[in-house]
Amino acid sequence: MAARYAPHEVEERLMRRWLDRSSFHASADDPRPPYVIAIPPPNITGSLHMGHALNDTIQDILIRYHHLRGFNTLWVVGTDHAGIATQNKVEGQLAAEGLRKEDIGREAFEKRVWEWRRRYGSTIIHQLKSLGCACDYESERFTMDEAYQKAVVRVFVELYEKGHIYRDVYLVNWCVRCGSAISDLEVEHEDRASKLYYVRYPVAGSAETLTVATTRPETILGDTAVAVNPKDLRYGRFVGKTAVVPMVGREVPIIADEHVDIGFGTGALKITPGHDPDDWEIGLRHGLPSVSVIGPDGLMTEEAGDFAGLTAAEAREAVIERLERDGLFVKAEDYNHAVGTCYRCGTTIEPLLSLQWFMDMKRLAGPAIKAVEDGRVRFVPARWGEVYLDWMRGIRPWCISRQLWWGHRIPAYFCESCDHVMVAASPPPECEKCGGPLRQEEDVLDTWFSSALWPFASLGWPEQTRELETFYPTTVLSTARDIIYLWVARMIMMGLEFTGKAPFADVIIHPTVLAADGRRMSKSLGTGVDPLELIADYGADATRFGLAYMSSVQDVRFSAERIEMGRNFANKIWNASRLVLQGAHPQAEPQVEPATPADRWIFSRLTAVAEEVAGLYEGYEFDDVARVLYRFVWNEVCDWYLEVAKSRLYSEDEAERLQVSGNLLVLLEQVMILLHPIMPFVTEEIYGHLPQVGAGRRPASLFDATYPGPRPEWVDPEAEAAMEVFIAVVGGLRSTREELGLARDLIGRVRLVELQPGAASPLVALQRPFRQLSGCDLAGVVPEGTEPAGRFASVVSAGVKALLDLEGLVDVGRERDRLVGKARKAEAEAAKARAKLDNPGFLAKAPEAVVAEERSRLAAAEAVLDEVRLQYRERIGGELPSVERMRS
RNA sequence: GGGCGCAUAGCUCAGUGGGAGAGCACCUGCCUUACAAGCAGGGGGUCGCAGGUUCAAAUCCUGCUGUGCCCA
Repeated sequence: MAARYAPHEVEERLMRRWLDRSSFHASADDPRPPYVIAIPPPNITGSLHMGHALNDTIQDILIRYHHLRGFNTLWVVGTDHAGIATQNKVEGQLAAEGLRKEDIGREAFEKRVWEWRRRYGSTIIHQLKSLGCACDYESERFTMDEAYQKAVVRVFVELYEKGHIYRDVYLVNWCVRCGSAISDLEVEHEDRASKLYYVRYPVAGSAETLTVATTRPETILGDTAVAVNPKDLRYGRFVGKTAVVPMVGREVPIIADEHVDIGFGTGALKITPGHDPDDWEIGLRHGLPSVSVIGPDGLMTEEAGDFAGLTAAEAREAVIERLERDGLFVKAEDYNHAVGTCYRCGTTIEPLLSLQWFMDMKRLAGPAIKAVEDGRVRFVPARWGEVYLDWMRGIRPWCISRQLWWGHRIPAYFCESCDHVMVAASPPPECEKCGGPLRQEEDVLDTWFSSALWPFASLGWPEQTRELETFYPTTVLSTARDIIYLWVARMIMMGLEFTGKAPFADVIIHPTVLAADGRRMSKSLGTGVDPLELIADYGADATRFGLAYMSSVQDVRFSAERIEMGRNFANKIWNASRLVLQGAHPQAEPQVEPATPADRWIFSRLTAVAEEVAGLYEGYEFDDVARVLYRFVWNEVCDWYLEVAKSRLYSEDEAERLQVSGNLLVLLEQVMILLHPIMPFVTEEIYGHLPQVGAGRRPASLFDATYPGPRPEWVDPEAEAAMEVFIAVVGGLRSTREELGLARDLIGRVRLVELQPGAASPLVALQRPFRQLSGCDLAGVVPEGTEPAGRFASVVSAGVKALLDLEGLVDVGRERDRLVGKARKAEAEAAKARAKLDNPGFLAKAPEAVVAEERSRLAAAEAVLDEVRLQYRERIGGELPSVERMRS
């Protein structure tokens, strides 16, 4: 074994072995209780980014932990077909060949997409392997699989028949570049610097004008009303009259509507139901007509008269120019406002009237709201449940049709002769009304429509498969917060509607890993960090450990130091195992045979830690899992147990070597199990070196090991207390030696004073390690009151005082500094405690235990002070300077 | 405009009513046969500001400032 852990060769080899052995494949016939996670299916055009890395680390930790706990674990893996994104990729390929998709036709285009999918579509799934993810790769699913398509069609037809899906003309978010409608959730709003234009509208039959303010003067051409607030006294007299729309001369009503913000602009609003969502609502309330002056191609329509054929941006310039000429333009002010953009391509969204398929979410939302309210579905952290509920309670219809060629084609058929619409799972031969020929709807469904079925469709629904029976509903969903509406909410609705069960019990919303600037990682700003590079630089275990350590409930800035910490930890684990594996007696039996307080202590701590960590998993507190294990392994196992064990491990006495070796082999195995969910590779590799594994007395893979259960016989509070004394005394002696500047190779002499009978016995039992770790010989134990005379430095711990003989070793100046420093600390401590104890309110109201603690604190500090004063008098001469004098 | 978070050591973060912690960075000394990706010792914080509740506040409440995100 090399002195440094080298992750890369190990990771590749072990992942290959796990896959070769089908370690991660779950059987529906396994009788153990199921534990199931459906991965949020990544987009086939994507590659692993930091959000995935964190989310997949969390899921893998849960899967591996529960596998160790004896569950039949299944991690369903796969991808979604990402309609727009994938279509964009292939259109890009075509463009490179000088072609448009229309040139090759729909069928050929679909073929090209499938070809693309075969070549690139599983990139991200392969990347999961480099992170160590224990997914069931043998059952990889894709939202365009044949079986999955059937599920989608089935759902569509059923929802249509129930009246939840309908077709209507509505104002939708139109992306001109994608040439498709998108849903409200796919629109991102960004603040942009713009102008607010003030324009005069003549009032018909009078010399007066009304001035309105607008950010989009080009839509004036589509105005069908002017609105004011009914409470606005300035304009009351105009309501009921008509205004003349500039340029087009259309006479439109002046209406009163509560929605109008009196403080915005002039308080008078132009109403363009065909191009603004708020105006659309107002238009519905007042029965206004809608005029579309911008078309799906982003160009002005015939309705725009002189401006037809211009782009919207060109039209804006031209309109302003024209208004100025007509004397109707008042002014333009700087103004910032939010502009909707397409979340896939960033193009400004054009609200357009369009005939689309919609899903009415209200009725589906009811049960999904209830499921969260009554706790059948639990969000972690809980506040995300409120976010979910807020959105669900105000849910709006979902535009589910997309004008794309890649996706689930809507199973609706239009009669060419009578316009009858039929929706059916398989194409009907002819119109059921008139027998005329049918034409299938060209549009496809929003990708998220199919993703919403993932937890059950990925298990074979609507077929009642063994998998569905065994593994549904799933256990946990882990995801990012920006997916709550797009996906989590819709999955809960669909799951309840089609299976009668919520698709999962717990929803973990993990934190966002932010860039160093405290904002979201951004490709365009170049602030992203590539997890694959981290894995290359530090190893997968280090990356996972770092991410787990960062994954608290709050967002966290990425810091490479965390990953480095993971790398150092992996190396520490590696080297601790080298000590054990190289130092263990070849004939040692892996069994716990406590011979010293240290042995009893470490196994007592091991059970406590195993239990504590199990509790932390219950609450999904992965950062604390990482923290607790790190501290246990590094600061207890390595710093103390292994150091103490060395004296026996390197002993001449074979029985001692056998005894401690047996303990070490068990301890190492158990520690590997505890660490495995977070750091699967290094632990699996070390596990493979254990003699008990080599001998075939354990499962061949650590993945199949058993998490440590309760071991009451190992629980030993006395041994824990004893080691605390050992650690405190050895630590105190080390500090003292440094403070006094004692040479490293100088062996000190320590006498122990027992303040309680028997308190020194652990130190005596561990006198060889005591000597090695403190650099001091134990030179006897005496009862309290029989302290020897002489120059000593004292270290006090529970029940024991250690006296380090200073005779002839130390100069007076150093000793004085040390005593003064010690006194200062003790004095501050005593003062703090005294202040509390002098407070009558504290004595009267604080719990007894707290008061008692404070009293003993004061007593301990005063004891130290007394001793320091005495030593000062004896060795330095005179009285210890008072605290005030010490400060100077 | 509405809502949700966050503010603790130089940096990144734990800590949610009883004496301020970790990793990194820093200082001192060590290549001590598991590990220099390490070992031993050490310094460093009026816990954003101002009020309030309490015997006791980093922790609970109110306001303010700064900052990030979501919704409209």
